[in-house]
This record gives sequence, C-alpha cells and structure tokens, in this order.
Amino acid sequence: MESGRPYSRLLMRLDRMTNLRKADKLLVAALPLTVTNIPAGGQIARFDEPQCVLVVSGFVCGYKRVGMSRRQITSLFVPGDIAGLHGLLLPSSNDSLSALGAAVIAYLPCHALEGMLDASPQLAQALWRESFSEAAILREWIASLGRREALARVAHLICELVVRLQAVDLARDYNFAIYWTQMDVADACGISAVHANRVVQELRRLGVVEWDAKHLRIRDWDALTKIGEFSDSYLQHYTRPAPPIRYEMDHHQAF
Amino acid sequence: MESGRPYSRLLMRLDRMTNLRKADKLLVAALPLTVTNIPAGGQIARFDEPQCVLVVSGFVCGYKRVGMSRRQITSLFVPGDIAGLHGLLLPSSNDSLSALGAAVIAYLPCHALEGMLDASPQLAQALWRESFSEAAILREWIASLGRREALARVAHLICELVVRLQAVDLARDYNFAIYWTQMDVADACGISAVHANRVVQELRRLGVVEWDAKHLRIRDWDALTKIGEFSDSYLQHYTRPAPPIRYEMDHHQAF
DNA sequence: CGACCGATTGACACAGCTCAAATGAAGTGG
DNA sequence: CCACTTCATTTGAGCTGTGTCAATCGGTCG
Repeated sequence: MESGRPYSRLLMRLDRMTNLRKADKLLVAALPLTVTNIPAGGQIARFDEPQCVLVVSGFVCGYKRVGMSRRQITSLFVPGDIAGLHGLLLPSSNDSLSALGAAVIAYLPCHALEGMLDASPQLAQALWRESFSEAAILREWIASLGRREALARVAHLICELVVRLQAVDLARDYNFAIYWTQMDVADACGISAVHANRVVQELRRLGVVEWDAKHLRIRDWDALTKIGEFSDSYLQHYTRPAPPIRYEMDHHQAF
Repeated sequence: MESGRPYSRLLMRLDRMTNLRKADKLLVAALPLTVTNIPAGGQIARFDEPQCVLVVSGFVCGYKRVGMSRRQITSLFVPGDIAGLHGLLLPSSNDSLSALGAAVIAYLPCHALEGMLDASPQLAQALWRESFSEAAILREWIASLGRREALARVAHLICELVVRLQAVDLARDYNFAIYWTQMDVADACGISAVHANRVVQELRRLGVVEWDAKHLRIRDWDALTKIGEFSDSYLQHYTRPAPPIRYEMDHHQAF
C-alpha cells in the first residue's frame, strides 16, 4: 500500500465502495493533483474553474454562517474524502470550505474527474455511491441535531469519525490525532463552545475517552456508542466489503 | 400541461433542472408506475426489489427513530419529487418513508429508471442534479437545526416548502394545502409538539401566516423570510431556469 | 517577556421540555 | 341524528439543558 501518495487513501475508500480493477487504480493515480498546504482554520479558496478538493491530511469542513456570527459545520472531510463533489453538476454550492487544524489538500479539476468517470464505469459508480454515502451522513447528522442532547451528539460525532478514520487506517486502537478545537466541535454539534467543553469533560469523567489538545483515544467503545446511540449501519461502505456492481453497469451511459 | 398524469409534476421539475427534449419527456411518460393510495401517516413499504417512490399528491417524509420514541424527519418530498433515489446505487437506506397526511404515490422500479438514464444523458444529468439538490437541502436543514431557534426553524421550513411547491404550481399566491399535523412540524424541526404549537400561534399572532388544519397562507412573505433567515439560493433549481449542460455530456459514460 | 488563543470555571438567564388536563373537530356506530 | 371515540390543538405550570457573560488559567510562539 503506497500510503505516501496523496491519492492513496482515496483509493482505499473507493476500492471498498466498489471493487476496482488495476486499470481503475492507475486512472486515479494519474489524476492531476495540485497539493496545497492550508494553515490552521484556513479558508479553502474556490476558483472560477470548478474544482473538487481531496483531503490528504488533517480535517476539512463545509460550513454555513447563520445569522451574523454563528457558524454551523455541515460536513466533515477526512483524508481520502473528496469535498465538493456536487460541483460536478451543480454550479454553485451554498456553503464554504475550510480546514479545521492545519491540513494538506489537493485540488482536483472537475474536468479531470469527469474524464475519469468517462473512462471507467466502476470508478463512476464508486464516486456516485460516495456522494450518496455523504448524504446518508447528512441525514444522520440531522437526526442527531434534532433529537439528541449535547452529550449524545458529541459522542455520536466521535463514533462516526472513528469509523471513517479506521477505513483509511488513521485510527488504530481507537486512537487518533484530532485537528480541531472544542469550538469546532461545538459548531459541528450545534452547541456553544462553553457547553462543548463541559461535554468533553463529562466524557472524560465517565472514563470513555482520553482527549487532549492533539489526540483522542477511546477507552470504552461500547459505552461511547451507547451514549451516542451510535449504529454504524449508515456507514456500511466504511466497514463492509464493496457491494456488487448493480446490473450491467458497463452498458449504462449516464451523467 | 397535462397536469393530470402522475408524472406531470416530475416533468416540470426535471425540465427546470436540465432542459429536456421531446424524446426525454416521452421516456418519462413511458415509465412504469404503480400508483398507490397511502392513508394518513401510513408507512410506505419497501419491497425486495429496489424501488423509488414518486410523490403524486400529498407529502411524504423520510424519518429516523432516535432513542425509543423520538422521531426526526430528515427529508420532505412533495408532488413531483422522487424519494429513495439513493436506492439506485446503495443497497439499503437507513431511514423509513411514510406519508404525512393521506398521499398518492407511484412506485417506480429502479431498473426502469436505469433504463431511462441509459437512454438519455439529459435525463440522467437531471436526476443526478436532483440528488445533489436534495443534499443541499439536507445541509440547510443541518444549519437550521444546529443554529436557529424554534421560531426561525419553522419559518424557514415553510419558506422552503413554498418555493418547492411553487415550482410544481401548488402554491399560487403563497397559499397551499398542508398535509401535516403540528406534530409532524415538530418532528421536522426537532422540537416538541407543544412548542411547535406555541410557535405556530406566534407566527399567526405576528400576522405573517394564516394557518389552519388544512391550509396555510402566507400573508407577509418578507417578514417570514426575515424570521426564518431564509435565502432561496440553495434552491436555485426550483426558481431559476435550467443551467446549461456541462461540457459535452453526451460523450460521457458513467453510472 | 508579552501577546494570543484555546481551555476552563462559575453565576445566572432563558428557550424549550415534560407532564397533565381541557378543548375542539371529525368520524363511527347505534 | 345523537352518544362515543379518537386524534389534533391548545393551555398552564414547573423543570432542565444549554446559552451568555465574564473572568481565569495555561500553553505556544514570536
């Protein structure tokens, strides 16, 4: 596993989403990537030409501003994820992208992605599945924000993050680097920064996590999933082998 | 406009999403639809064979159960919408579908939809755009649930609904039939039924809406958008003419 | 060393929840 | 056509999770 390449974790993800042939992997490896360092919390610029953003390391988030000052994070992207896939077909997205901590990203021109979809039905299918999977996560967040209290929201978010990081081999032993502040957690969970801090302390006090500025370690996974009412069923594509290709996709021409 | 057909409002939507040729419209008209009446609040069955659900009249919602009894509505579908599009590529969805009030729906076998995508790149693109548009709505709901108070959430929901209904000619003069109870509103906005009632009364008291059991009429659109911090920019495809086809899509083979 | 930013703590206020009961509207069966 | 049921709406009274404000502490970096 050439985990040094910017696209290596993307490959891990796509391969699990839809089994890839060797030729597909070569296509991914040939994508023109513009690797860029983003400082902590830095805005990720949107250029005229539609581009997607591949996360190489660190965390990236999509967020909206609500009212004057309140921020709501609407999605989180970890290494191997592509942010802004909807840019492929929808001209303008309504929310902004920024890094949480410091991050390394790679810009990916849409036309190159489209060329790839053109060349491989397997890859095309994997990317579409990816975007549906993203939507499944959005729905789960809605359930969390609407019907869970703060402690459960944070616990749920951590559970989700662990599963997603494990899929790209970044959370061995329930242990991973975090690239966010408690304020970021607050903005993701729809609570205030002060309350986020109280929740973090409560999770520590309960002995389910060790959580310092740079690192998070889950000490009691079962307890955490219980607190967060977490079930990984909406993340099948992160935990289970790729489902079979639907029908004879190769004949299908779409997009 | 043959607004008597089950698919007529779907056509209105798709045509605005991506301009359709006459041949495309014939393809849509030829879809095999199993029209079904659903009683008020009735669960919408999922069969073994993957099927999508076209809403013909009434409202349909996707929801999740959280904890033992709490329900969170994650998406709303109005006439012309297709629910369960993700079933095309993802085997299992994690949430359930039900009607809110009484509704008429049409089951639509996935293989027929895929045949359609196969036959027309324009339609394929329209459907993909549709699913991205759905995701944009999910993100907006996340912002609402996370960072707006109850009054604004409800106001925002109503604004969104009006725009979506107007796109299928069901909300002339800001006036439309509602197929939900206040409890449904509560479950969509992540608040309790009691509080939903208080919010409704407050909106009435402010003189921005007339709202009885079966009907809702907006008396002051500007005030309502202000209360709900609503901007229709995330619903472009409902309000503006279709964006051009991206690149030379006809060459693209995907899915 | 100072400046800055994030984490932490405490006190208080309030939006929204729960419980419980009353009212109203619509449908059902005798 | 009237009792009866059922379900949605409405109202009131506490209770609690979470927000706001403000201050302190601690680490990091120039």
